[in-house]
Amino acid sequence: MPQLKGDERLPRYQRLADVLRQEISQGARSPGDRVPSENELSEQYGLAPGTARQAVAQLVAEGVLERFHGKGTYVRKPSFDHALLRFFRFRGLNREGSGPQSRILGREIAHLPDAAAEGLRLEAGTPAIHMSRLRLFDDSPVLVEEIWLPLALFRPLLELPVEDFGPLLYPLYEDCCDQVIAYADEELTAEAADRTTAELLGIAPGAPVIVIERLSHGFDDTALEWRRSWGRADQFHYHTRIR
Amino acid sequence: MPQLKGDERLPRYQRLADVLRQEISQGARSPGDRVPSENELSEQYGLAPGTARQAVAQLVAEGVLERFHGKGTYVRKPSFDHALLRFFRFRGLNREGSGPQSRILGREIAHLPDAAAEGLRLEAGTPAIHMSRLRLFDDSPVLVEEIWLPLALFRPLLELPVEDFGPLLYPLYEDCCDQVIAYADEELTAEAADRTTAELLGIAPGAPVIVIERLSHGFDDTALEWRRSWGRADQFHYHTRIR
DNA sequence: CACAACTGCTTCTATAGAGAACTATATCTA
DNA sequence: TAGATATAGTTCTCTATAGAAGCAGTTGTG
Repeated sequence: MPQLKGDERLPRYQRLADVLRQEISQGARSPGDRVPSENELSEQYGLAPGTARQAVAQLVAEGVLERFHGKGTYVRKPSFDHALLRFFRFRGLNREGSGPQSRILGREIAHLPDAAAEGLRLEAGTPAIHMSRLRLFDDSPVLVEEIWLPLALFRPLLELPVEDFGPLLYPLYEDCCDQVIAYADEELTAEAADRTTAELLGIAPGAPVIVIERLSHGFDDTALEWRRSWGRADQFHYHTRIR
Repeated sequence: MPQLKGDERLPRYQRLADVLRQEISQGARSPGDRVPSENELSEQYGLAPGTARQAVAQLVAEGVLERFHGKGTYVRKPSFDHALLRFFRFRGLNREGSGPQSRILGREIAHLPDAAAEGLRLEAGTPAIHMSRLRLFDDSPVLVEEIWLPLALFRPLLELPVEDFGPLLYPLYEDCCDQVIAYADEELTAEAADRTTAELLGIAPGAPVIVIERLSHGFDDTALEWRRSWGRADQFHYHTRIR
């Protein structure tokens, strides 16, 4: 019978949650996998079913697991590359255009700028993978992105032809570099568009643009990707509920 | 012994949560009040303690109640008028300036514009209370606000001299009109400042400003206040975590 | 072959009770 | 009076158990 590791002063449901979270972060369980049922967990770790249930409940609340009544509990697929585009409203939801697209404008090894280095917790100036990307919706440009990745973790990405990248990067990270994004912190601001950004987005220089800085993490909280995106403010809307 | 109302097919903990939520929305319990202990609730309604606990847990998750270990459970005070200012960073956190301030620029009865009417679920053009407000931090202007309130609910507000308003409106709503804000939905965008806004905020016309539309609700989901705020983009930052 | 019934699994709801941990107040002691 | 101690009430953790409700695949039936 596996033992609960970790600080013994912590409650048991907490420690079981920690075990599961760590298993996920280390790749022993991947997004989409089924986790053992509550009964199995309680037996394996010698706990009451209610205690195992509480552990699962916590991870569900954190967004790590997902429950399905009568079916089972699964490691949640964080599919939030699509979440960014959710912030933007588009002229029509009709099927006329070509939908979301992505165009890689550049990819090279470069020295980390300060902001990215701070986020990734690396030394400024360290060589890293740098990509520029333009994202479009129905053939009209919506977002300009600057992306920075630690060289040590993402070197295989350099071998791939950029034509094969497809519209989403995170599945690519997973397939080619074994790096799974679990969550991300975003910071929003607005500023006036500089000339090159304005040109790429098809707006007037000085027009307001939304700036989104995103730092993406793995399940074990490692910082994996830093990016800064500029989007047309007139198509941007962001919703929150506060209490 | 009070009976659980509502649909009998619903789980008991759900129905107890509904009862408590309704009591709060109808003013029978106010923010800051203590709710009966889990044991008292379970006895009063003839439930097992665990079931009562689950009902409380749900309301805590919703942000309606707040638990304190060893002390009790309380109706949460939604103190998020301060939350807006949290989005803005200021040049220094030093104690030199005069902190957050508020200046009412105007208050009158006017006809509801379309956007506000839609939010408040009233007919456009209906007479309503309209206020303009400037919010400052350390004597420098940060936010310009247009506020719309249903006349039927907030008429007493017209009697009060605007000098007595103080920096926060929501406590005022509660004191003078018996209207408690439970939660609010916010929608963020950016645009270029028009001349009057720029003047009030002390920035150049055309400079980017953050636009926040907020619709505030009572505990029973009634729309109580609609406001649109313009803030200096260079002092704005907004943080979220996505999964 | 089509459809219903059954079976085994899962999560969900609910009960009952015990002791730990924490808070606040009252009481006792030096 | 000041500080330690006891006490009551609260939430928190955990155990043990039972049946309901939902899902999916298997089996039986017409």
